[in-house]
Amino acid sequence: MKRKVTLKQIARELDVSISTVSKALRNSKEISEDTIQKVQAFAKLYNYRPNNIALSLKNRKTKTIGVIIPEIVHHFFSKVIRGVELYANNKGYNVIVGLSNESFDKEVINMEMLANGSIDGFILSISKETLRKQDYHHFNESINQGMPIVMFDRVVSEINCDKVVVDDVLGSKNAVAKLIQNGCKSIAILTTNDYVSVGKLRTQGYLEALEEHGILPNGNLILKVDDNRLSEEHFDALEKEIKQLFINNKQIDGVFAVNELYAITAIKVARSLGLNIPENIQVIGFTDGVLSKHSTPSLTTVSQHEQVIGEKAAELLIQRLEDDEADNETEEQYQTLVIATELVERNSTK
Amino acid sequence: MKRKVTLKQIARELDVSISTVSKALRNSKEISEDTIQKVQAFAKLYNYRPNNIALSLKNRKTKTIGVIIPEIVHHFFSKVIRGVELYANNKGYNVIVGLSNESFDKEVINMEMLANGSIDGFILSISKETLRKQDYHHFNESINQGMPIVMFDRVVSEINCDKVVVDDVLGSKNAVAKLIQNGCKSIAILTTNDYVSVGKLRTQGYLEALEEHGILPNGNLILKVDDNRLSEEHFDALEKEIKQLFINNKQIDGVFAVNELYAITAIKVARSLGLNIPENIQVIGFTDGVLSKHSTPSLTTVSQHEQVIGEKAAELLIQRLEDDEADNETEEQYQTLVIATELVERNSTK
DNA sequence: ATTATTAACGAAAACGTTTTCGTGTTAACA
DNA sequence: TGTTAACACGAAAACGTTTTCGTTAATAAT
Repeated sequence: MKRKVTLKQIARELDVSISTVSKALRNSKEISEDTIQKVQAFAKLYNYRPNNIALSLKNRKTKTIGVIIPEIVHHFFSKVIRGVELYANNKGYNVIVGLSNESFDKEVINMEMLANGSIDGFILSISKETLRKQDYHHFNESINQGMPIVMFDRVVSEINCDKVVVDDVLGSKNAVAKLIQNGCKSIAILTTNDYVSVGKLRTQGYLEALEEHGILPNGNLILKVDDNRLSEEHFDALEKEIKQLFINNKQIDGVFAVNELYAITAIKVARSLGLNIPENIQVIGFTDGVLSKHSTPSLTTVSQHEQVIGEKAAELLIQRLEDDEADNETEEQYQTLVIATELVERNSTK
Repeated sequence: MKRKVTLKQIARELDVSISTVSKALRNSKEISEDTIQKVQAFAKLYNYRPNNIALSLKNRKTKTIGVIIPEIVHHFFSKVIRGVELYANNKGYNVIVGLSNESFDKEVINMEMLANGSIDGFILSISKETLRKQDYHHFNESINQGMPIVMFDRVVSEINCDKVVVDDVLGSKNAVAKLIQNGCKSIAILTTNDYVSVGKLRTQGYLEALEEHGILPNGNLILKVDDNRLSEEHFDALEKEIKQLFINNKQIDGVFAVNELYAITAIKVARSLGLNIPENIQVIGFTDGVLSKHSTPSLTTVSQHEQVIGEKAAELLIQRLEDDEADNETEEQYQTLVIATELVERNSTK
């Protein structure tokens, strides 16, 4: 087991100084053609690669991006990561991943772990608990220490940083408009509690679409699912709530759900009640994931271009990092990029 | 924007030496109670945190694990990552993620990027292209340089390292046995090409189950799907192949698929042919992902305990890292952990 | 012959830590 | 008074780089 070879070892072996080796490897014209050949040959032979950690220390930057997300077993987030990876790798950056698991404490701990030199900047989406507590001090601290942040999807206006979001309002509005055009008269929405920014925005889009088409919103048709402990087990509760909704409101002929799972569940429940999709009820979801593609009937849904979100977030961050380097302290202007959504029509609508 | 404070700055400010500050912060008894108080107070005030990079350089270890997987937008892999994260974070390790995207070159490049000091060890699952080329030099190089590797799921016997796998053969065998017990007489298998180790093993389990129950295997019922470019677009081809299989073999009353997607697709195709699940055809898949849980009918499937795989892989790696540290060079024994599978019965079987 | 120029290289600092090994001061002891 | 021990601290090396600034010797110019 041969240890990794260093400049020092090459220097000793070739009986020159460390500086000479370093320069020779970078083809400095300070060094004679002869020595350059010798050094490079030796380096190749022993497969020399400069030590990243040493470089990071010297350059005071790590060429590494920290990504903090609430959950990785999730189509949306994993696809965003893929986008981040793609762009970052092309630019020579690595990606380190932290999971908050929707917990405030884990979010804070994870950020602290990474903030002490391990990375150059953050890309993150805020955990639900943090959104509920509205405690954002850790973000501000990071920013104040010169560690830039780019937020995506779940963002919050209190924090001054670059952001990448989806046009939730418009995406939802278009989806609901589509249902209306398709003849739906009584459209229910399955959404989350308001503190989840995207849930709130999508609900807003729903309301706007109704208003624009002269339909009076009906409070009974707005189901706000409590999604605290839902993700894994309390899935049954979801089914029951939706079932109740359908039973209490027999006139429902359209459903807009703010995520895939709610949409799929609505379909399942409707069927169990003897209703056909899309003949009796048309359904549109949000997020074009594996469920939407492969369910029967396949789901009409609002695609968010997750990978683009990731790429754009990485682009914003890296751009800022490399601008900072050239000490252009002038432009402290933060941008918010809005990624357009797209309605993917499948078989859950007419 | 205040830069991060360092030992040197504290030292200057308090008019003591760097060594004193360092020792005071670690409560060394070399330092007087007085100075300890002063230093710690100052450090707290300025929120001092030791620089990870400097520590990594000094200690020659990064407390970071590199994970290389073929694809992150994938239930199995993302769940494994979650397990790795969970265990690693508890042990004070970070996780850096690299995606090979099933490509040999990207796998090599990613590993090289990380191997030069950025991480202490690898956890990885081999890309399909690498499996096809059977070129494993990059793994061996890494190991020879003292960078340990733990492989999971897609492993290969040529490499000497710790491994975590699922009991693919037994899991499949049990699944197929279940179909037989449920009365299936003619069971088809939807599998991948043989170079994908897990596909091969699962096919083997299928054959063993048949043999054990005295059923002669029928080559026509073994569909090896070419999964090179399948993942995204060539999904149609899959449907056609399965359709042909059903049409040519009307006697089929059971299907075992080596992944979720094949299983779901089989159900979809069967239905389009007027066959009912599970009355006419019973289906079992592999991998208990979101599709299996939420499809209709929900899918009976072989669960792999992905998160456990991740945790165990992390455990093996970290254990080896910390053993190496205590230069117990003695035990160069590599282990292969086999994680038991579990048959999750749902509604696609009787 | 003296000075200026160039080529080729090395010493040292710096990045931020930790740790080993002094060193000076004071208190205790014979 | 002289010796020793304890105490509190600092200098310096080390981790592996890059880069600035000498320094030496040879060559060219005057």
